[in-house]
Amino acid sequence: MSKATRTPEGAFPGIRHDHGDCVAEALSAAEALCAQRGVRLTELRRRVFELVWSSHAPVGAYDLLSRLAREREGAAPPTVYRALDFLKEHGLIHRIESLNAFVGCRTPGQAHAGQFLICSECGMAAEIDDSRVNAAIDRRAKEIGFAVHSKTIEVEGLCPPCRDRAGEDGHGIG
Amino acid sequence: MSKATRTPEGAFPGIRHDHGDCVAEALSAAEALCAQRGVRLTELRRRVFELVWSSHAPVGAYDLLSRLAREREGAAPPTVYRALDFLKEHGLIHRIESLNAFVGCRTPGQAHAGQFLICSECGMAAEIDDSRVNAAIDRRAKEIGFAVHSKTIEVEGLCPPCRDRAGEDGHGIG
DNA sequence: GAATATTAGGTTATAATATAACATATCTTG
DNA sequence: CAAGATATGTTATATTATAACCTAATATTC
Ligand SMILES: [Zn+2]
Ligand SMILES: [Zn+2]
Ligand SMILES: [Zn+2]
Ligand SMILES: [Zn+2]
Repeated sequence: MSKATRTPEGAFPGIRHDHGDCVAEALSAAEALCAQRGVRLTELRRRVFELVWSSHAPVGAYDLLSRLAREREGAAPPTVYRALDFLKEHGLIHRIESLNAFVGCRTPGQAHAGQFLICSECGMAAEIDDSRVNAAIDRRAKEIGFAVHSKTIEVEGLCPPCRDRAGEDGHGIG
Repeated sequence: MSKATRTPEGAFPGIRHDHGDCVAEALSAAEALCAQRGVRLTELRRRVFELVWSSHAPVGAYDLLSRLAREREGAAPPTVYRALDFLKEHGLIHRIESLNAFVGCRTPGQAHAGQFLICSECGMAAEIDDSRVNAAIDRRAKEIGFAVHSKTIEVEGLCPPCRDRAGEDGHGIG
C-alpha cells in the first residue's frame, strides 16, 4: 500500500496546487497548437478555454455561458457552444458524456482516448491514458471484428481525499 | 485472422437472427428478476421494456414516448422516464451516455459494468463485459487511490457488417 | 373488508442542454 | 479596397429531462 496514494502523472492535483500554473500551461499549449495548425484562438475561444480550465471539475455549457455573460453582453448559447466545438475539434477540451460537461485536456495534440476518473463528491476529473485499458478494448473489439473509432471511458467514484473523508465518518448510519 | 469475424457471446446478432427470441428471453428474465426482488413489472414498465428491446440499437426516450403514445393516450415524458428509471434501477436496461439513449441489458441480475461497442453506421450496440478492461481500469484506479463506483465504457466505431461494407466502397473519394 | 399507507401513474409546467437559420462583423488575401 | 472566408451576433426552436401536484391502483393493517 505504500504507493497507493501516489497520483501518477498528478492525476488528481492536490487542493492547494498552484492552479494558475495549470491554466498558464494549458493556454500556452493551446496557443502553440493553434499556431502550428494555422487556426485562430480568438479572444472568445481563449476566454471560453480559460473558463473551462477554471478548475479541474468539468463545467456545463450553461455554467460557462452565465460566467461569460458577466463580461460579454449578448452572450448566447451559440456563443459558447461554437467555442466549445472549436476547442473540442482541436483536442483542447474533452466532453464528459456522463455529465454533459466539458473539461480541459491535459495532453492536447497527442492522440489519446480520453479516459476519466470523476469524483462524484467534489466533481474533480482526472484524465488518464492507460495503455492496458486501451489495449484490452482494442483486443476485444478485434476479436469481435469491430472497427474502433473512438472511446468514451468515464469512471465514477471517489478521489483519494474524498474517499478518505468518506472512510472517516461514512461508515455509520447516524 | 481466422477468428476475427466471430462474435463471442453473439455480441452483434446477425441481421437475420430471430429477434423475437431476444425479446422473449429478455422479458422472461425481467419477470423472474422482478418476482425475485418483489417489485412490480407493471403493464407500463413491461411495455416500455419491450419498446426498448424493439431492436439492438439504443432508443431515445422521446422515440419511446412517441411509440408509446400511439397505444396510450396521455403518455407524457414522465410516463416513459419513470418506467426507464425503474428498469435502469433494476439493471434491466442501460443508458448509453454518449447517445442519450437506452438499450436492453443482456445479462440482468448479474453485476457488470456495462461496456458497449456502438456502430455509428447502423446504430447497433453490443454489450460486452471484458474482464481485462475492468481489471485494467481497476488497477489504474487503485494506483491512483481512486475508489471506483461505476464505469461508463462506450466504444464508437463500425460493427463487422458495416465495416465490411465501408471497406468495399469507402476507400476512394468519388 | 374498511382504513391506511405505499406505490404507480396522469397531468401540467418548466428546467437543462443543444442546434438551426440568418444577419453582421472581422479577418485574409490579392 | 474588393472578394471570399471565417467568426460572431441574434433570434428562435429542438431535444432531453425533471418538478410538482394530483389521482388511481395496490398492499398492509386492523
Ligand atoms: Zn490545476
Ligand atoms: Zn473528490
Ligand atoms: Zn435480437
Ligand atoms: Zn453497423
